[in-house]
Amino acid sequence: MKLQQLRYVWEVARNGMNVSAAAQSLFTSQPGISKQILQLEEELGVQIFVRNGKHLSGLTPAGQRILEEAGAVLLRMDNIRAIAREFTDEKSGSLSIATTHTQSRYVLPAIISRFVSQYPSVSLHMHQGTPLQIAEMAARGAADFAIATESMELAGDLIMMPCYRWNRVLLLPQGHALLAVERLTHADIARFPIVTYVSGFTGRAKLDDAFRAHDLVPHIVVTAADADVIKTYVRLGVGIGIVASMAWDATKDADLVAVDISHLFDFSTTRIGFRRGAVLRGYMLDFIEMFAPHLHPALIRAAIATRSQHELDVLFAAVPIPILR
Amino acid sequence: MKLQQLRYVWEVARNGMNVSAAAQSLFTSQPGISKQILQLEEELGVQIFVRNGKHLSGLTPAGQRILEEAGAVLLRMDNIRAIAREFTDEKSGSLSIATTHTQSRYVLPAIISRFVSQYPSVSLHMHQGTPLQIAEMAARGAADFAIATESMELAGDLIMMPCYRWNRVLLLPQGHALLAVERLTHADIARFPIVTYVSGFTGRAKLDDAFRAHDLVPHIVVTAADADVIKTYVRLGVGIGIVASMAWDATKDADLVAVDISHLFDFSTTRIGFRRGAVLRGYMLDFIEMFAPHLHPALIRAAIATRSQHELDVLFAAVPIPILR
DNA sequence: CGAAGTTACGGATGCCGTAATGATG
DNA sequence: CATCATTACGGCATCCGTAACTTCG
Repeated sequence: MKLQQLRYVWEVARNGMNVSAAAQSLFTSQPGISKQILQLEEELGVQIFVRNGKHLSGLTPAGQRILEEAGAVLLRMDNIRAIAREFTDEKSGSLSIATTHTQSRYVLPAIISRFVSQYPSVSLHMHQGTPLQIAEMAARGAADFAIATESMELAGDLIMMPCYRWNRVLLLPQGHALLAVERLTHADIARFPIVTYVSGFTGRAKLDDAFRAHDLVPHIVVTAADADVIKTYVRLGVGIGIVASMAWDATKDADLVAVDISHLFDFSTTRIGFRRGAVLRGYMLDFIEMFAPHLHPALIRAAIATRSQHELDVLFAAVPIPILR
Repeated sequence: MKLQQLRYVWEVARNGMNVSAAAQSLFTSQPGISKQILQLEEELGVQIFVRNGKHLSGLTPAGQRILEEAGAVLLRMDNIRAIAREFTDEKSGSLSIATTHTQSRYVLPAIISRFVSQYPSVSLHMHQGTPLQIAEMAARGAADFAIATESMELAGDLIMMPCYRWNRVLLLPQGHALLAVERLTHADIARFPIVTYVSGFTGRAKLDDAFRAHDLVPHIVVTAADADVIKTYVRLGVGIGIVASMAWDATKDADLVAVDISHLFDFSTTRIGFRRGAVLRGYMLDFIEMFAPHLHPALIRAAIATRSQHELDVLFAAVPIPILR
């Protein structure tokens, strides 16, 4: 049983049981993978993949369990490498962050610039994606961190830690009728066409919840995955915008008026997460602390020590989470 | 980075940083190990072992952390093999039990005989040792199970499950003066020379505690690791014996009188334990259930799912533990 | 000087990539 | 017929064991 074989099995499974695709993503030949997998199956005396003639179509029950263990092995191997680098080049390495547009455009730039000046030898990789893609990248180790607001619950083997809470602003063109209203209500807003996030992004769920709770059906005319697109349509006069407060820039967006509407919606919490069991480099701890100063290393270690989602919740129930803006 | 290298590092560390000993225990040459370890250290760019000239004298901090991860990798590799065998030969494999004299002599024979008749193709290995040795064997994977009564707390990465509770009997020669006493007290017993277990074995601690709680200093004249030796000295008239109740056999020990003294001492709990994270074969679950019928597979799975000693304690707080005899 | 670890070297295993073959839909 | 997995085969790395060397107590 060799490590390569486990890596091959893992990668084939990751690529939907496609050996050719796995070969490409590992920069090796397809027969090589095929052979090693056959060899492993022979050594173990067990089929890992279900074969339809010559096509791999799924995992056997044994294969599923073996795959889990193989994943654990590969994670540990990465950990060994990370530990070694930590003791040689404590200031260099790579940091790969998977996140959404909102974070990478509005929140992270300030943090990243501090980070790169402190760790010039760390090569940084930012991956943008949907919250689901983000969680998945972190879970399989393709990214060190996932940063997002929504749908992180599904990721059972991620440790997600709350970073900050935020709410929404209403974006209005200059002179809009709603500017005359003293204290906005859900009903006021629902009277106008709305431009906001697509569902699954940037706290969209809580927005829908609030209207539903007031028996209102908002008229949402345009949805986008990012605030830049939303602003564009607001500027075109298509509707009024609802975006995360951190997406409004007082100088760059001076042609629009932002009205705080945090009294109308529940606060959303943005979280940072990493794979349970993964070793965090020193600069990774530092990055987290730059991003969320209340997450000091001792607290992160406590979070790592938790063994279930429940314990994690209990731990952070006692920690006050800052509000952004 | 190769698996062999991790295995070599692990085995060298296990053998007190002795490469030659590790080579012997792995049935390979010493230069081979030396070279692979050097190679691994070079690849990682980190010293794993501290060297005094040409002698290995300890682990570097990096080495300690790498060793932990290496242990996890090796465990997972074993798990993969176990899973594979489970799906091919569900009835064959090996079962290695580390336990104390008391268990292997008095309690296990009945269980083992049922087990071997049900699983004739499972090769059974019994290792006898002190409770400490036993825990250590299970913790490093040299034994599948540890079964013992004492000092299992130190083994943080073992899952220990309570099997049964038991107490002590007083072994007296025929016609001994104490036979006339209606309901024995600690003081009655402390008046005579005592033959019992050495400390660290078979609930000896609770015995000492009980006397201490009554401000008595028992006169212990002979201590032994097993009841057979204790009985021998009782027969010689050296003193009165205190042994676990399951160590008294009504027919074989008919020349001695056993008096129940469970009202004088706290019950001790015998536990079975295995390495956290290890995969249990089907026959292993069966073995546990034969030994402790209340530990049915669902409960064992629940125990495996716990992630801390505390959770484990909570789980079993709700389970009634049978009393033996 | 003995025990223990590292370096040197030759033989054999086995991994990988290219090319050809066999299945599948 | 196109895609995909397996078989065949040759070059090359590398792993292992024996032997010689070095270093420490």
